[in-house]
Amino acid sequence: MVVARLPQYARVLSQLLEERVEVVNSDQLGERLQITPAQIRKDLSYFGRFGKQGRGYSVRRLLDELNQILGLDRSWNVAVVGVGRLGRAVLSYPGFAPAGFKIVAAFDTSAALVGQQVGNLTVQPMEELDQTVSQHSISIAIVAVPSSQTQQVIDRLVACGVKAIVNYAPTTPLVRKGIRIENIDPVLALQSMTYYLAQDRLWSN
Amino acid sequence: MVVARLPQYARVLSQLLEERVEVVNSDQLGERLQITPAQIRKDLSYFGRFGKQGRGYSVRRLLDELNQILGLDRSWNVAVVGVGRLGRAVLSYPGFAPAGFKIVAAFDTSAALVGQQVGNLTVQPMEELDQTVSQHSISIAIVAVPSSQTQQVIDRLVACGVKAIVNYAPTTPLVRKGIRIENIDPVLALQSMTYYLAQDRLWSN
DNA sequence: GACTGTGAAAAGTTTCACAGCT
DNA sequence: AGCTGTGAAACTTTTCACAGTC
Repeated sequence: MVVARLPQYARVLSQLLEERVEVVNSDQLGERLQITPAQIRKDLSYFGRFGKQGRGYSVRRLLDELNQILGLDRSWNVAVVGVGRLGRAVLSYPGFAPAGFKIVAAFDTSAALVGQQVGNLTVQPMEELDQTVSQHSISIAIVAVPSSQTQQVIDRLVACGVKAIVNYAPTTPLVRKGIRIENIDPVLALQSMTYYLAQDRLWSN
Repeated sequence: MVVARLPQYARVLSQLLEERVEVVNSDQLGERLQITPAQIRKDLSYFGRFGKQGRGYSVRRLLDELNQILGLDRSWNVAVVGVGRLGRAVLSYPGFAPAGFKIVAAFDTSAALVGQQVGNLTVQPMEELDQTVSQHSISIAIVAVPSSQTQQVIDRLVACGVKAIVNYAPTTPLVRKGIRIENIDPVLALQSMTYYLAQDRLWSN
């Protein structure tokens, strides 16, 4: 079972809920997400039997179940480290809060930035990391610092007890087992696509 | 063979080249990328025999080969559609140009933004899309428009001959076979991680 | 001696196809 | 009749382990 698909299901179900749709079947979900219905049924059956044969799935019920499975039935405090161009874009991205991710602290190493107000947060020095992480029970951090600093910043975060990290630098940091890390790099995404563009490889999907 | 790993190899090799390292073996590459050496050898062997038994891989040679395989031995013109907060962040991201991705045009539907100068580009109206795409041989676009507009914008791009799209909206657009699309959604990334954080699932890596 | 390249085995993922419930 | 849930089959990806080359 591939975890990355579950949040997609949850997202579509949220949309359906807003559209006042009460019941959905695996064909309809599959069409919206470009995933085969069999795949969807298999994924869901891994966690339980949420559907009704002959009918489909209750949108509300399935969404609740998925939110519970994904740990989205609560809100998560998040710290952002690095308040440069990218960090600011992250801080001002309006998509996190509605999904239950509250950015409660922003850090930077640069003395010039510390103390500055960014949105409704004051940029804190790295020295305050440990304290703030404890205080707000932060287990997720978003790192948007230059590649050269990424590894040390992440080591610092892990030492403070952060368990999951989204890294925006074009580098692959090393973390000990048990720490989740997701690297988001638009250049890598583009470079995978040029593979298909390069030499008549478009037919392959 | 998983294409997404190849750009990672290319990236590390570029770094090694800068570090004046001339030869590298699969163990060393694997350590940097947290990928097993066997995996790396298997991936590379899919395209040819680039290594020397008993020695390893010539950094320069392997990088050249990978760049060729990935279509990175040339530069690509890219259009950005959507010049809101996110689009501006994309336009000002300094990582694209050095990787050979030149952003040569910016579009927006909003009349208020059209004509504005953003960086060294003038925001163009969607009407000019077809012409500009042809003129600059654009086959890659980055889409940063609201979810509600994403599908129609992408349909428009595909109609103009764009073959690869990076989408930043939290939605799954439908594209016909043969069109490459990558969705970048930090919220989905976070939501996959909370799955592991949620109920003592940290042991699983 | 040290490493690659690669068949073969193992593990993981997706699809098929249908029994069985509503 | 219309759908889910699920074993079994098919396919894909990863790991193993070692022959072969430098």
